[in-house]
Amino acid sequence: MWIAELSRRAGVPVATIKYYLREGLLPPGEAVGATRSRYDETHVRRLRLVRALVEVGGLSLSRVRDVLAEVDEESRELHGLLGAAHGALVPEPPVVSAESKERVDRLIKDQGWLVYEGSVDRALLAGALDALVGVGHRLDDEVLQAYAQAAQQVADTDVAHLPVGDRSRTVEAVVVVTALGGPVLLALRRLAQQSASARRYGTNLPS
Amino acid sequence: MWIAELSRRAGVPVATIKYYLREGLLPPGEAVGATRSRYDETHVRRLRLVRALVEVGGLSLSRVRDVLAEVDEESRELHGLLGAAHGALVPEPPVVSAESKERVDRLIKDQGWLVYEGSVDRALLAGALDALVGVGHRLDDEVLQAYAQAAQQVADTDVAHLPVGDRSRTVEAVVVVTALGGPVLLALRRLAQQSASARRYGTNLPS
DNA sequence: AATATTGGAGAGTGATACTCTCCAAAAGTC
DNA sequence: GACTTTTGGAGAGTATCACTCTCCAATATT
Repeated sequence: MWIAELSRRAGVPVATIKYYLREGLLPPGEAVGATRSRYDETHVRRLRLVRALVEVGGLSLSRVRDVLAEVDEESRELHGLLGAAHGALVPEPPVVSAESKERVDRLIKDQGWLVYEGSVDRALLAGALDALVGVGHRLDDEVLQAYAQAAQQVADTDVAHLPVGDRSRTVEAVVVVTALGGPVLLALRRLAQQSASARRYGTNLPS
Repeated sequence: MWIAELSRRAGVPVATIKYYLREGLLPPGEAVGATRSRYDETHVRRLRLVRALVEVGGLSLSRVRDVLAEVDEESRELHGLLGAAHGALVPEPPVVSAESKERVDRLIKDQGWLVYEGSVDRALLAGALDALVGVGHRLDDEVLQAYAQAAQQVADTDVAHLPVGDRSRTVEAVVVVTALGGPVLLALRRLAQQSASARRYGTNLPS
């Protein structure tokens, strides 16, 4: 298919596709003469993935580029794949307090989790806990543990449903489920909060 | 305290404080003469809240402005407060498919949740589910229900630990816990995913 | 022959979030 | 009381991001 059809199929303007090609977010089509290239289904898929990561997952284009590089990396084994994909998905870790760092280490130990010592998520979690303390709303251990247990249930389900076999399918699934499953989980949490609040304090329904 | 001390206490440059004052993200200090205003602890708190919502919560300044308006709204009762705070926190809802909309409605019904029909989170959730389908990774019902149950555990804990009494403290807590608790939950989920993957496919630890 | 589309590259745009410069008034310092 | 510093206020400038537009010559299509 030509670029115009790719544009229609993926719902992305031609100018934007050209921009993504320039930025290396979409591999070039098969060149057919000097001013013509042919695109295929993989381009449609890739384009939809980029748009979903940006619009729903809230990733920046440079984060998306890192993530795609991870998806396209052929030589990665299942072992360590998830950490690498996460590394591409998340932002730079902040500087954190020793207290929060220890609290995170203790939580991971208490939960019996097997986590690489240098995982950026340790720092990201500690940074978020620091921010909570900074605004005077420290999460107490009881709450934090409830979060950890809920997180583990979700994560176990995620990992259990990961497709195995085709390596690149697996990385893509990791990326998609982590990046787009996040908004799903947070929306569900807000809905459940509204419900819990309605039960406790009134119907919450418009009069 | 003068603006310089406020800047030191909150860790925000004077130029940025002036910008926030102009943009209405920070209430003006008490004017003392034509070129002098006095600031207090409430300004330090507010500034830290703004920075935390932006840096950790990932909110835009205009979203932060809406959230603060909600925090400062005196005339809101506990009933409906949470929905209003959520409305200020989340982005514009997308256009969604009928399938996903029905799926969300069914899930809410099955969970026995009490949610206002017009909650933006219904549309946001449906939009995220549509995005998953669009990239070929539909979440099956089993997974979605596991997410919903985990979300409910977290939400119940959240609501149970909300401070009651001072109304404005309560809204602030809703905002802080929702906006900053999100990153906490997502970081925990990634850590738990890493752990689950390590157990299943290898140690995931560096050799 | 006339019209339309393409790849490629560069320039332009609009939003966001600051950051810098300037000013005159006031406050603190010696 | 002269001098330096700080302040509030407003405007202009800057950096980044994610496009979007314009132009071109080479092809395709009609």
